[in-house]
Amino acid sequence: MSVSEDAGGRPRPPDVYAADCPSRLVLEHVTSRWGVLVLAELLDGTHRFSELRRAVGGVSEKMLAQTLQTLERDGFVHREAHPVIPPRVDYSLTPVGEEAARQVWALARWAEDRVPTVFAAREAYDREKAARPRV
Amino acid sequence: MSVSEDAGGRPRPPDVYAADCPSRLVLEHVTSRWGVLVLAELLDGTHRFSELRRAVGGVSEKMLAQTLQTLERDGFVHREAHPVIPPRVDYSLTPVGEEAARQVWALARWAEDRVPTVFAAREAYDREKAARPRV
DNA sequence: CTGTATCCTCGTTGATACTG
DNA sequence: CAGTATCAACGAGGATACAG
Repeated sequence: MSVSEDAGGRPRPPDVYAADCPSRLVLEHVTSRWGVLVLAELLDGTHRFSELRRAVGGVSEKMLAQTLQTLERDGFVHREAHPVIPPRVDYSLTPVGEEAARQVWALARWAEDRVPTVFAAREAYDREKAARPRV
Repeated sequence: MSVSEDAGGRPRPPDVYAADCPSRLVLEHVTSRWGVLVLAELLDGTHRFSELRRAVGGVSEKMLAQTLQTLERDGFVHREAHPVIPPRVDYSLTPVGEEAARQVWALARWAEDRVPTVFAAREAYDREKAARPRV
């Protein structure tokens, strides 16, 4: 059965594929481009918005804010806004967030260990393809 | 230091952010939308193209082929084409691929366990936001 | 400082049609 | 059966400007 249609054959929005795999709805946030890096950084302790911006190189304000809001909504990140001027907002991991951070960090570590292997595989594959383009 | 520029200040292509985090180059394939599902399915044993197409609901031929090629190139999946008519191609996990599959599967399981918690957090967040739109 | 709003580009995806 | 080619649409993401 296709995910693109329900029993009645009506089309579904593309992103509802995840309905068949609820874990993806959680995973896609913690494994997102900036989610991983933010979680990893917060594993180190509480950080301000601008600290995270610097620590996570290359992230735009928009994407950092969006990522933090998503993680906060999911209950992974705790946001504490201090009513001072200039504004100061501290971000930290919740218990569940720390769990998430450790999980993705472990996966990242595993991936990092396999980087040489994977890159070697890619080169071998590309070499093979170049040698016999049509087989 | 921003990832968007190198030491000389020249702009870099957007996706080169990953250069600072090589593990992402591996992660983005195994944690991709269809990559997770394909790996999970192959954890079950060897499958043909059309079997995978059915098993992984909602995937288009194009994306399945693309996903399999990527995973093969990375050395996670072994592709065996039988020279028969009609064509028959078997896909299976390599040892490294099985490692990858187990890793992401473990993460998926963890995520699945947390789904109720996360969804509750989202509802609470949304309720809070609806109650005080501007604070 | 900590965001929000807008515009705009670019990549990814899906549908469709076609080939070996 | 197992893909490849092409096209169109969509959405994520970045740049910029501005607000609280």
